[in-house]
Amino acid sequence: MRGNLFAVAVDLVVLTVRDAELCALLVRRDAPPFAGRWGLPGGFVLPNEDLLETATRRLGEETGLEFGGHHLEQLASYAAPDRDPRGRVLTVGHIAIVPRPPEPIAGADAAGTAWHPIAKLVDGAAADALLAFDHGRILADGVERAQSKLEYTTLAASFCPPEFTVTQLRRVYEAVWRRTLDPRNFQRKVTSTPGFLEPTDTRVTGVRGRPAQLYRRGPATALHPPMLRGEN
Amino acid sequence: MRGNLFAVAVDLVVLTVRDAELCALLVRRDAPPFAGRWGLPGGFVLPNEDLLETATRRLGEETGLEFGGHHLEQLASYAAPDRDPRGRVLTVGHIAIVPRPPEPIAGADAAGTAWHPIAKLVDGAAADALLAFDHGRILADGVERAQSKLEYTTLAASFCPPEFTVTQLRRVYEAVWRRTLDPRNFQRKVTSTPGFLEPTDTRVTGVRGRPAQLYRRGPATALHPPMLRGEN
DNA sequence: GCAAAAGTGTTCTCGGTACACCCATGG
DNA sequence: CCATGGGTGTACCGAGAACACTTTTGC
Repeated sequence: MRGNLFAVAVDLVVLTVRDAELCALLVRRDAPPFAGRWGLPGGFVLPNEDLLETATRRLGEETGLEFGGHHLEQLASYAAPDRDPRGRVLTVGHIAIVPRPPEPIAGADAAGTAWHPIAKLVDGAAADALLAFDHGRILADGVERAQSKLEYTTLAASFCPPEFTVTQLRRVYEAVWRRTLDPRNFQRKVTSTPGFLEPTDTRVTGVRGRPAQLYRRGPATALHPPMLRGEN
Repeated sequence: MRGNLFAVAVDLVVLTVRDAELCALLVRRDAPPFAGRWGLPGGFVLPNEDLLETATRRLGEETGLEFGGHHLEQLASYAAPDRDPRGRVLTVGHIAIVPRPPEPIAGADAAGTAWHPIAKLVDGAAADALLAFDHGRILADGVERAQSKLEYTTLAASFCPPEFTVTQLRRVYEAVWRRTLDPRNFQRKVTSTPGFLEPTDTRVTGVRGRPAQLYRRGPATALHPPMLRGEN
């Protein structure tokens, strides 16, 4: 059974929406291999950890947001023999969704940590030149997963603070799908799905226009029927 | 970087449809741990293999169907610290779909290899008592993946031989979803989806009733709009 | 009052469901 | 001719798309 052993790591595609753009958290590498390039946050799995425990721990360490409650799920594993020049390393990609965090990432243990709009990382051919290892592919897979999960789950609420308006929720869909949605049909769709949104007794104040109802996320996780992206 | 190393294995959820039932390929273990129980086929990743290569190789060795062309995709990774009493083993689950194979599994390298209806493995509490390691969970995840992929892809055709009738295809959906479908609406749905089915110039002969058109699978992989399972 | 944003009502259309009905073969 | 399964036509209904219109605030 012995003979071919692997180091096992966890990599995180941490997504948020800032200024109507889907962004991923990247860390600048200051040691070889790929020194100077950007990479996904991650780390090795410790002897008594399960994969999700490693991912949870690293997410707290990288974002400074210690408390749990963020959406975190496994994405896929990557183990090409030559993906790491130091030796045989298998990495288990994960996807994490966080509400828009405070600008300087407080408490993060890595200095060179920053949010990057994914548009420039996934569309352009610049991705592979900019990112270390196969992180460009992992990132692309994570974005695709997030896009498709918005269709048939209530995952979008994970991008929002505890209380939010329908418009904030719509901005999440628009940023992740990179398209616009009809505000009126969107409103009906999400408010008429049982368990998606629970109204609070407060409304947004201080903005121009009619004040919007504030909602909390409800208990539902699935969306029946799904909200399809369409062909754009 | 060294210090916590893993053995890395691949496990296969090999699915087929036999006698209107979804079945999985299981191997009887004759060595500890879990000697005497059934387990998923699988094996360790060799030094220069990527995960899909290991899975492809093991699928050929277990089913005796050497030629490729079967649907094979990664499912998820499992790495609980105590999942294997021999030490730290991470396994990458895969799902494989094969047409109904000849009854005795010719060329398979394991003698105790047999098809088991998944109904008894997933529904009953017998699953964890019958299966080795965490293979009950991997199997359940694989079945769930297959069920949901029938909704929005043309994966069902992978369960069929190269040429098949609409009824054969419907039997696949009915076996995997464990429900019945209206034959007439199903017919229209699949024949009107561009690229799903390509008619051949032959028809089925020798059966009672009107002879059915034979189809080959077309180039389409996605199903727009999806065919939803409904709530049953 | 006017601009802006929230939220409702209405119409059209498309796809799913249910089911009546016709077609083509074996016995 | 009749049973059996293949395949088409059609009516109904629910949901999405498009958009007119009302509501409620800031300025």
